[in-house]
Amino acid sequence: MRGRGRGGDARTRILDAAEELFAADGYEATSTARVARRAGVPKGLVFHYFPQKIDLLVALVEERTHIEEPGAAPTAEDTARDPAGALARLARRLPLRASPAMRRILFREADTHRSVRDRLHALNRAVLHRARAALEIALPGARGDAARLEAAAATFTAVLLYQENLAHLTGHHVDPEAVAELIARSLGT
Amino acid sequence: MRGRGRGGDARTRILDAAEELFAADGYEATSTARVARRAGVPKGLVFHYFPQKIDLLVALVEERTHIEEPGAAPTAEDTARDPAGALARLARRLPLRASPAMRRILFREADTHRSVRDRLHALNRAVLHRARAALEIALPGARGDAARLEAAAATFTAVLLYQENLAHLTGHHVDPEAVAELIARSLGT
Amino acid sequence: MRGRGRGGDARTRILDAAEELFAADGYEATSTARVARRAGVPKGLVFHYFPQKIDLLVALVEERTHIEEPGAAPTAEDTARDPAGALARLARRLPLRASPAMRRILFREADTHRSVRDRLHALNRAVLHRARAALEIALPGARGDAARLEAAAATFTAVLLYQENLAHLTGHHVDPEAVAELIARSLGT
Amino acid sequence: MRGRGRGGDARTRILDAAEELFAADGYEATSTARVARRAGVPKGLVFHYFPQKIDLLVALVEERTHIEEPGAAPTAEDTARDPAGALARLARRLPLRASPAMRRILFREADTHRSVRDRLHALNRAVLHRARAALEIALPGARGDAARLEAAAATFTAVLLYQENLAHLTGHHVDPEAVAELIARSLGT
DNA sequence: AATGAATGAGAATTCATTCAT
DNA sequence: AATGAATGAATTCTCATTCAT
Repeated sequence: MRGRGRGGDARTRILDAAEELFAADGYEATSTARVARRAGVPKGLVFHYFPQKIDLLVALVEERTHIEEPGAAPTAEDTARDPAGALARLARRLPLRASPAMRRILFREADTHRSVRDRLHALNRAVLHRARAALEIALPGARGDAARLEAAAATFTAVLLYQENLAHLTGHHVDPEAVAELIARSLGT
Repeated sequence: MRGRGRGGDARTRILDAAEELFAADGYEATSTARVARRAGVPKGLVFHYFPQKIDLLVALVEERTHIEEPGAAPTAEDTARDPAGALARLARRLPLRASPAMRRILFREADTHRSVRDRLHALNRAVLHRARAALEIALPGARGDAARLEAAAATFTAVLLYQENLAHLTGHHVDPEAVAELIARSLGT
Repeated sequence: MRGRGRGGDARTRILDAAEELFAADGYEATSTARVARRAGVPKGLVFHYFPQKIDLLVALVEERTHIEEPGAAPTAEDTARDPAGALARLARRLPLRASPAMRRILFREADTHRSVRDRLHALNRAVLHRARAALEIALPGARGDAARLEAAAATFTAVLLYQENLAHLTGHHVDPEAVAELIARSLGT
Repeated sequence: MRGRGRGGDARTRILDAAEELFAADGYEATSTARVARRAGVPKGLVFHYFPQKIDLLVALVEERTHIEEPGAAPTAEDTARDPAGALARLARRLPLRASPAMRRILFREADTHRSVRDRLHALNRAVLHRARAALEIALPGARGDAARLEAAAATFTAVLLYQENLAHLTGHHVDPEAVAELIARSLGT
C-alpha cells in the first residue's frame, strides 16, 4: 500500500500511457515524450521512475501479465460427459491476466527485450500444460496416441492464446470454442 | 525483365539488406544508414531508389511476397482416399512465395503500413480459400456442417501460415501435418 | 568544534564522497546524485547542506586544504652545514595539509571556481616564500645573485608542490630530495 | 589533399572551435552545441564528423599534437663551451608542435580519455630523452653521477613542458633558461 | 546514376534544483 | 534535519531527408 496518493498515481499513469501507446503503435514508434504527455506528467518524471525507456516495457510485462495458478482442476466427472465443454471452459479461464493491450504488446515486442520473450514462452508453456491436462482427463481414450494428443493441445493453445492477434493480423476470427469441439470430435471414441 | 547492370544490382542489394535488417530488428529500429551500409552503397543512393524509408517496406512487400495462382486443383479422386494427405499436400504447396524473413516482416510490421496489412489479409484469404476447397473435396461428408468445416479451415490456415512465427514466439513448434491428420479425423465419417 | 550527531555525520560523509569523486572523475563529471549515493544520504540532503553544487567544491577547498603557519624557522646553524638537507627537510614539512585527493582537486579544478584558484595561488606563494627563506639561510653566499636564487626557489616549489600531479601526468616521478641536492650544489660556493 | 573547400573547412572549423573551448572551459563544461555555434555549423554536422563527443578530443590530440623527430643533435663542440646554452636551445626547440591551447588541453584532460594520457606520456618521454642527451653531451664530467643527471633532466623536462600550466596554476612563472643555467652550474665541474 | 556533406527536428537521457511533507 | 518525488532546461546523439556536384 503506497498511501502517498499522487506519487503512486504518477507511476501508474505513466504505465497506463505506455501500455496504450505501445499496444497501438509499437515500442519503437512510441517516444517517451508522448508517454509523458499522455500520462500528464513532465518528461523528466518518466525517467525518474524508469531510467531507461526499455524499463517501461519490462515493468509492463512484469507487473501487468500474470500467469495464474491453476484453480481446481477439472474432475473426471466434469469432463467425461462433455469433452468439448471442458476445453471451452479452459478457454474461458485462460490463466493469463493481461489486458488485450498487454497481449498485443507481449506478442509484438517479443523480440524487443529478452524479458518479453521469456514471459511469452512461460505463458505458452502454462497454457499448453493445462490444455494437455484437460484433454487427458476429458478424453481418456485418447491416451493411446500421445502424438495426436500433443498436436491437439498445441493447436488449441495456439488458437486460444493468439486468437486476438490472429484476428487482428488476418482479418479473420477463429473461434476457440469451435476448435474445442473439433478437437473433441477428433480425439473422441 | 529489367536492364540490370550496376543500378539494378544496387537496388537489389538495398532490398536484400532491408529484408535482412527489418526481419532481424524491425522496421522502426532499422535506420536507412544501416541499410545502406549493409548493402554497400552510399547513403544517398537508398533515397534515389526509395525516396521515403517506408518505400523500402512497401517495395519488399510488393516485390517479394507473391501469392501464387493455384495450380491444378486436387481432384476428387486424388483426395477421396486420403483426406489428411490432401491437406498435407496443401501444406507443402503453400501459395506464398516469400522467404522466412519476409514472413516475419509481414507478420511483425502489419501495423506499420497499410500495404503490409493488406497483403497479409489477402494472403490469409487465399490460403483459407484453398484450405476450404481442399476440405470440401476431401471430405464430402462434412458438407453438412458448414460451421465445423469453417473452423477446420481457419485452424489449418492459422497453423499453416503462422507456424514459423508461432514457433518463434512460443518456443514450441506445431506440426501442420499432424494438424492435418487431426482435422481429417474430426471431419471424417 | 561543531555539535556533531547525525547532522554533522551526514555533512562529513557528503564531503568525503565529493572529495573522492571530484578527485577521481573531476567536478563537472560528478553528479550531485552520485555524491549523495556514495555518501549514503538522500539526494535532498546534499542541497540542504550545500545549496549549490559549487558549494561542495568551495567547502572542500576551504575546509580541507590548510596552509600551515611555518613552525620554528630553520636557524642558520641548522642549515649551514647541510644546505641540501635544509631543503629536503622543507620538502618533508610541506605546509599544505591536504590529502592527495584534495591536491588533485586543487590542481585540476583551478579553473572551475575562483576560490580554488585563489587557494592554489596562496599555497604556491606560501611554499615559494618558505623555499626562498630556506635557501637564503642555507646559502648565504648565494645572496649575491637574486635572480638565480629566485629561479632555484621557483623550481623547487614547482617540483615540491606538483610532484604527485607531475608523476600522475607524466608517468615519471621527480624526487624532490634529488632536486634539493641539485640546487644546493648549484648555489653553493 | 581534400580539394573540396567547404567540406574540409567545416571539419577544421569544428576542431578549431573545440580546441578553443576545451582549453578555456574544459572538455566536460563544453557542450557540443557550443562547439557547433562557435564553428558556425549546424549541430548535426559535429556528429557527422565526430560521432561521439569524445572523438573531438581524440581527434584534437591525434591531429594537433605532434612530437617532432629530433633534428640534428647538438654536437660536442656546440655545447662544450656553453652547457647552459645547449639546454636553453633545447628549450627553444621543444619537440612538441602544439598550440598553447592544445598544451592546456593535454594537461587538463589527461584523465578524460586514455588517448590523451598516452600522448602526454609519450611527449614527456621524448622531451626527457632529449634533455638527457643534451646534458650528457654538454656536461661530460657529469657522467659519473647518473642519479644527479637524471634528476636534472627530469627537473628541466618538467619546467620546460609544464611552464605554461605552472604559470597559469600558480600565478608565477618559472623561466626555463634560468633553470638551464642553474642546472649547468650544478653539474659543471 | 552516384556520392557524401549538410541539415534540423526530435529522440533518449541527465541533472541541478525545488518543494511538500 | 530528512526525504524523495517532481520539474524542465540542457545535453548527447540519431536519423530521415535534401542537395550540390
